[in-house]
Amino acid sequence: MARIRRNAGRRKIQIQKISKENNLQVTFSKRRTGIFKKASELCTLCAAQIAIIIFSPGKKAFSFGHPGVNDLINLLLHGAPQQTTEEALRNHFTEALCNANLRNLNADLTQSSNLLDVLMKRRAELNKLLKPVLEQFWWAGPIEDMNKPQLEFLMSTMEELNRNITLQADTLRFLSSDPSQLLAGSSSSTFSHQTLSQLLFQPPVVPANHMIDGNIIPQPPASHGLSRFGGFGP
Amino acid sequence: MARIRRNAGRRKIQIQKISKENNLQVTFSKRRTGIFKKASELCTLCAAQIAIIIFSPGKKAFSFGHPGVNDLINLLLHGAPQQTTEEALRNHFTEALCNANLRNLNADLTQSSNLLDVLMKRRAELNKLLKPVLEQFWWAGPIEDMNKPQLEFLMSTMEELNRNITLQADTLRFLSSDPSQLLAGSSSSTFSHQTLSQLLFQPPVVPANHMIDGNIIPQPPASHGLSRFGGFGP
DNA sequence: AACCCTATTGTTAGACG
DNA sequence: TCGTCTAACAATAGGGT
Repeated sequence: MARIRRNAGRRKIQIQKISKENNLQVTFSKRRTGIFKKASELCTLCAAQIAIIIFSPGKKAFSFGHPGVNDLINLLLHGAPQQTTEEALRNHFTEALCNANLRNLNADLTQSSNLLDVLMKRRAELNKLLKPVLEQFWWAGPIEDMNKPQLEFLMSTMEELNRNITLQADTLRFLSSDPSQLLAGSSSSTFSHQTLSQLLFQPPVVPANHMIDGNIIPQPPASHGLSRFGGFGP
Repeated sequence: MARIRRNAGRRKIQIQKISKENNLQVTFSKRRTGIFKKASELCTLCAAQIAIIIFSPGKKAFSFGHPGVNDLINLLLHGAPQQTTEEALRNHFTEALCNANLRNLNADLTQSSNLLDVLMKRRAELNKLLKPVLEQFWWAGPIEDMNKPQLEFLMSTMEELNRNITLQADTLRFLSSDPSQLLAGSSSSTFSHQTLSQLLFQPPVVPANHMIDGNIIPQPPASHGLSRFGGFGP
């Protein structure tokens, strides 16, 4: 099975707009992934907070948020960190979550064909997942007290949350004509731009002090990691 | 002068929070620069639009915007590109400007000790620079008709504009007590958070259709490239 | 603190499936 | 459109200046 490979390997390119459309798309995807990975590493290595928004030439948006674009904008506007105990706890979460490998979220999302259907199913699954997790772990104590399986379970749940948020954003972009079915359980019923912004940049699935299965749930951590709002091209 | 060097060279590190504070700062600075360079390359290679905000652990902010964070947020909120002829022209500018080497802006800024003094001087210089440029080139025709020296002159002017904007932002953060001296020539005289946001994310030096040296100036291109809002550490 | 230096690790362009 | 492969290119950790 001697596979003789005579690939030329990587070749130097000039930093100019890539002419071949196909090649451009491949490079865009690869380098976008690379930047997000670098950002994730910088988050972990230096405890930095990073928000990235990338628009493809086809005006499709990709974002990287840690610990959430909204928090960063607030920080920029108000300057002060004003960390409450609650926020410190949330930062603990996001720091731990930053280590998770989030690069496969886009691939997972791409496979979802019926967005609304998937969204509703995931909402139900997520509510079931979140309830015991939040009740058992959220206010139980510092993260350091968790053992490895607990932490891994929490991390996967948070990835699910993030995926769900992204699906909501995706769905909103495609189904703005009938938003009522997307907001079941949410306190908001209008669709101003402000509302859309909140849905894009905050975790709308579990609003602060809102009801899930009849129980009051404390505020979840901010969304983080990779989010995909759309695909490449027009 | 045979210098025998036995450096160990790069060594593998784990993606965990760096414990040594000094090492963390160096790595933060290096990798932040690396991310901004990657973003700049992606802008040029694929005609992408990228906004990045990075907060150091000391809550100091660094941003990369192309063609401007505000435009990106608007695009996210409204979805449609809605390119007017004017905006298309502006995009031509930003695309050309993306090729400029912007990585030295932070270093240049660091050397400015008296921010307010530098700001006022640069304002005066910039107004002199902008007037002939805008009158001669801005509405004269497409960018392609410019020759190389003209384009280079325009690019350096735009870098000056961007530098000036950043200085305004820096100064505002330090001198919020007496904002009047910073807003000479601006139509705004109050300092709500909204105003601060506009100053941070829009080019406030030359407001649209505002007066410069007695002449009405058309809307300038959006800010772009690297902006530095503060240094590392608390 | 900001740059050099260099061995080494990490990223990716092009080809292929 | 995606993942994989590979050689070449690029970023960078640790050290020095």
